[in-house]
Amino acid sequence: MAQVTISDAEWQVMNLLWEREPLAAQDVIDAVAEPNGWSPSTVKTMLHRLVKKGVLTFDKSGKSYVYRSCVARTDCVQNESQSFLQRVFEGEHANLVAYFLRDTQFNADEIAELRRILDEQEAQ
Amino acid sequence: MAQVTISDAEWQVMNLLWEREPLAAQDVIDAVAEPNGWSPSTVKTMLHRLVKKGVLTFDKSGKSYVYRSCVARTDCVQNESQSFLQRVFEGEHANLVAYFLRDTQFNADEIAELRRILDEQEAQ
DNA sequence: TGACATCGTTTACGCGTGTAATCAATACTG
DNA sequence: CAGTATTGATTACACGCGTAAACGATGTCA
Repeated sequence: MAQVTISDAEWQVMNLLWEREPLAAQDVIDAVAEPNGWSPSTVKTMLHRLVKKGVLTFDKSGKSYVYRSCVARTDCVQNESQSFLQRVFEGEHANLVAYFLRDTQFNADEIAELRRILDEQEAQ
Repeated sequence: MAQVTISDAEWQVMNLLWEREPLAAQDVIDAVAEPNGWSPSTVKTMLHRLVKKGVLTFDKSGKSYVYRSCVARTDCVQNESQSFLQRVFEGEHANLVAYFLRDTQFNADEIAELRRILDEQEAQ
């Protein structure tokens, strides 16, 4: 609940962990360093900061650590989304959704799913 | 096209200007200082930085300046949205839209409008 | 057990940002 | 014309972040 701020680069790391945790530092490095052009040190720094922020914990496993998230992804998504909504769309949900709906070509399944959600909405 | 970065606080100022430009510094101050708890100096600093970034221009009008945006709001919305989409939803449009659809209660008009957009999508 | 490798910790540094005071130029007023 | 007020420019400072090297502790292999 600590309303921490996860930076741009840190989201990369967190997204990975939320999907595949727990992971050793080396696994994280292997997964994110290359594609982002980060040195291993850089990744270590991020892990460290994320622990300090209280977003990650670790268990000692032999010589190395195994990291695990300790905040829910949904909470962070919530924060970030709220902030984005306010900043860019001035709190106008409908505008935001309209924007993204127009922004991409969805496939039939996706459209069906989105319709379904709208139906639910309406049912309220 | 300069792909500038507009900070959180700066968006406040830009949103105002995009809606009501051109505006004198004082007008901007009057509009955003109070609600954000910013001192006039703070707002001036932001205007200055925005000019430096090439997002704003100004015309001299007597003793004071009149500011005007010189990048399209849509471009900035585009950048910011893209970055948010990647960071938080890892590029998954459908997930993003689904999230925001579930996040709020839309009214009947909004739902109708969103349905309409979906229909258009499908028509492609 | 000693040397080497491994892995986490500390330190570093420049830049952007939030926040704002102070300085300087210019215009208005008496 | 001089003093005052207004308004923009300059300077300031701490903190977060991207980026990474250096350091230290610990475990492993010979």
